[in-house]
Amino acid sequence: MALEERYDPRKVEPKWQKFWAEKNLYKTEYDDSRKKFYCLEMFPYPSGRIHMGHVRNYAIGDVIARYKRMRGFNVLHPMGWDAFGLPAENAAIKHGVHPSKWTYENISYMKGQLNKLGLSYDWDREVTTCSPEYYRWNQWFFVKMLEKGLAYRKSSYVNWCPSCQTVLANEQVIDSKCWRCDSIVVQKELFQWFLRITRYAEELLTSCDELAGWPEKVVLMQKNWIGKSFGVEADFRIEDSDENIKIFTTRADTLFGVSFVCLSPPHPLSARLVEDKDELDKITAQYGKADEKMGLFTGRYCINPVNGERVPIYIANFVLMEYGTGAIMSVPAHDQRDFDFAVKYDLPIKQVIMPEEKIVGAGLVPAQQKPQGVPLQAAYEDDGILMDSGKFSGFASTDARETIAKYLQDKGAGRKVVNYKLRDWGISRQRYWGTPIPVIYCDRCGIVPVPEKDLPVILPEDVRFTGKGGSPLLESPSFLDVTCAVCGGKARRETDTMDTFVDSSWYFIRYCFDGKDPGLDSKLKSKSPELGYWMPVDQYIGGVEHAVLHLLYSRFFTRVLRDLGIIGCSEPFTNLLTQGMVIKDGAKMSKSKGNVVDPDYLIERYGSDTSRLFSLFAAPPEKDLDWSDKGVEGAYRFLSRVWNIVSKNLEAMKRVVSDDLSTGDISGLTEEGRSLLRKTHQTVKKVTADIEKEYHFNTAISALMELVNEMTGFEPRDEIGYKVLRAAVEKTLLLLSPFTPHIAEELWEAIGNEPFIPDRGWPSWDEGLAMDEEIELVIQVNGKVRGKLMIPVGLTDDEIKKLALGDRKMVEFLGQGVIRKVIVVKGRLVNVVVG
RNA sequence: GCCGGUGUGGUGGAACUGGCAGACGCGCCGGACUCAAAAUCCGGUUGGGGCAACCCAGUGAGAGUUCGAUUCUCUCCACCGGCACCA
Repeated sequence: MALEERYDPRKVEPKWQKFWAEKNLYKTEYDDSRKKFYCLEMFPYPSGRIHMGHVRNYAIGDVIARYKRMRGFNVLHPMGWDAFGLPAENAAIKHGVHPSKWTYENISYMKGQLNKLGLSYDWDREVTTCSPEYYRWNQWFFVKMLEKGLAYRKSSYVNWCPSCQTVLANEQVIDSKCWRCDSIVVQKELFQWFLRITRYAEELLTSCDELAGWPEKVVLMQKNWIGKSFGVEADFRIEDSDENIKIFTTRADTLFGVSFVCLSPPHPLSARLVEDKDELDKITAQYGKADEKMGLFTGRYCINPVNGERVPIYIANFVLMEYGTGAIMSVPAHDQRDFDFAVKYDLPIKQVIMPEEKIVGAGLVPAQQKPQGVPLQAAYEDDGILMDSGKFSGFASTDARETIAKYLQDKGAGRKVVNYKLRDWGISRQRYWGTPIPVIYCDRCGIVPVPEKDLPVILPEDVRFTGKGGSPLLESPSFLDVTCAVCGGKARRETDTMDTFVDSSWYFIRYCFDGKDPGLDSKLKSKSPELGYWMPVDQYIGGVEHAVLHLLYSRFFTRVLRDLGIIGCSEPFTNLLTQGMVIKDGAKMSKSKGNVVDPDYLIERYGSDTSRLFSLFAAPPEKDLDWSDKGVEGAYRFLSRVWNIVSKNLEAMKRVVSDDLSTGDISGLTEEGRSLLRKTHQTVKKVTADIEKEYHFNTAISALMELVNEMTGFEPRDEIGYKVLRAAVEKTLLLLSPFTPHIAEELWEAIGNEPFIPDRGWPSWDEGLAMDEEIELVIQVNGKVRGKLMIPVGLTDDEIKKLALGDRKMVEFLGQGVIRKVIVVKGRLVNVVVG
């Protein structure tokens, strides 16, 4: 086969893409006699076109998938579309295109882009979350969760994005702003569907420790998000009443310093205790606003259970209803927030903890001899020694927390409790383009789940997108009016749709089935061999922005499906790689910054092999990648050099085979030949190690560049010389193939091999051939390099020592003093300590 | 504020378990080819000193441990990320 003289990816790449697609070479079959490897990249939202972040993400995943395949694994490497979401609906409002049309057109275009990148997906498993075949399972899981009490409806204050006209989950509010559109989020009271993720809070937290293959940073973020804290629930009896205010505190040791109690505005007692409803409304309007602390005195008092003190009850805008009991005790001396509040409303500040240093410095000071007359300038929030705390004075904070908790418990006025920051996951969205929540409301029967036989509840097509007046589903009678599944009477359908994070919480499970499998229906409802085989995902790759959101929801969903008896594992992702952002000119690529690089342009100009190679070479995957147009040219230059070596030596190489080189007979080789052969084996070893060790592709590629540099300078003079060259070229192409599959395939074929490299297996190296014949010994005197010496490998420490001390240059240095010590590091250096 | 991370040439980044700092790429400088340029190829490239062999300094700053520290410990500085009335 002839080879073009110049490397032209525009001719090479389409040829191989066509070859792979026509033979469906990346199709994966379930085969439990083989070792499996499930390699998954986060699927994209079909926004219209892919961006460089996708190129990087998918290039990383493709290298891993191809590498594992060459290592003999049965690799599952699927792709799909996170296809529900607001942009489609906004496009409908703005341009009058139906969200479905807009979405499917985008998918079609983006699929073409992914294929142009030469990614090794099994498209038969493609998942599109907006198709009824997919979202019917969201609905089925929802109904199951309803049965198990894991889905429920309640009225609560929720995060409302005025621009998106919908609620947001806590995880979707970033800095008080909407994660999608950056609008300021407000609090609004609404009836909402929730998934009881808190039921799994403890398990999600403790099994964090099993996530050994995740970046520690992400595990830590999950732990912090779940936010477990130990504390005490204490009862403050309301004066002239039988009722108690239950407060939650982690600082039972400060109970004697309580000077007031605060209720959250939505707390049920707030409305009962406050007489002036206008004032209560005012403070309720300020609920959740971070800027200023505001309070309202109820005129009522309650009794501190530890000392019987009478303390005023306030309503305070900063007290959260959703955490703890919705009521707090306020200790201004030891909590800065309470301190600020006390100063503002002129409430007493009573110090009950003193810093430990005072006591250490002056011996044990009785609590009565407290420091006098120095008012606190700020709250003292650290632990210390209790003072003015009755019989607990003199206790250390840590001990006092235990002892006081026990005291309250014995009195029946409190108990030890555990609290989590994690809240239940609100999934209702007041938008059209999402999974309909499969529930109907009947005047007689109340909330009725849609029976399984009526699933899926399909999104109606006959809707209008005006952008006003809430969800278009509210205006669709064909959707809205139903008969009750229980009594047959008139009923109304739920018009809220599900958060799209529901879709992505289990898509990795759906991939485990061949898209055309007719038995799918029963397989998703009970334990199937496919799920047992493929799950969990061995390697998951995506952006760190989902550290809590998607990754936490997926961990939750996997457990729910486990408890439904569908899946055997609890953790969905064994190993997680969070890739860095793509940066250009010091900022994340974005339209507004005008620093975007268009993948289409890049592929057209340099080819996808070059695009992939650069994004893998410029930085290790977990770090941010600094885009450089010059760097891309460098990658292209490198591939051209590989091409040129092959095209220059094509005919001579085709006449030889390289097989017998590894048997050890290298006596006929020149010095250069031996060197190249050694470098070849060293490179196979190095590239393998770099991929295995945390997927450091950048150093793997640099090793390949070194090998190619040596090949460029090598001039074979005889048959055995060409054998060496051919061996070097073949190994290079095999090693290169996960990174740049098209050019590898083209050159592989050109030198006379059968195409489809992935089936050839990963190359091996010969430890003997990889070994250096001699090494450079570094000679140090007192830790400074003073000389270098070439020595043969395999010498003993004593021999090395003798050689080093006998070196001509050493003699001068050693004249200066007495040798105190000689340290020999095998194969590296000798350090002579002279004093 | 709390938690976590990072800091290495002009630049992106290398450096196994504490053992030659700066691999590889980019840029720059010099050379070859060319009427010339582009492309390509070859050589050089941490800073300072020296004709040179070499010498000195050097991984954000300062200390410490060690024969030896980019790597381990402590303090500080700068930047980045997460959380933030979570009681």
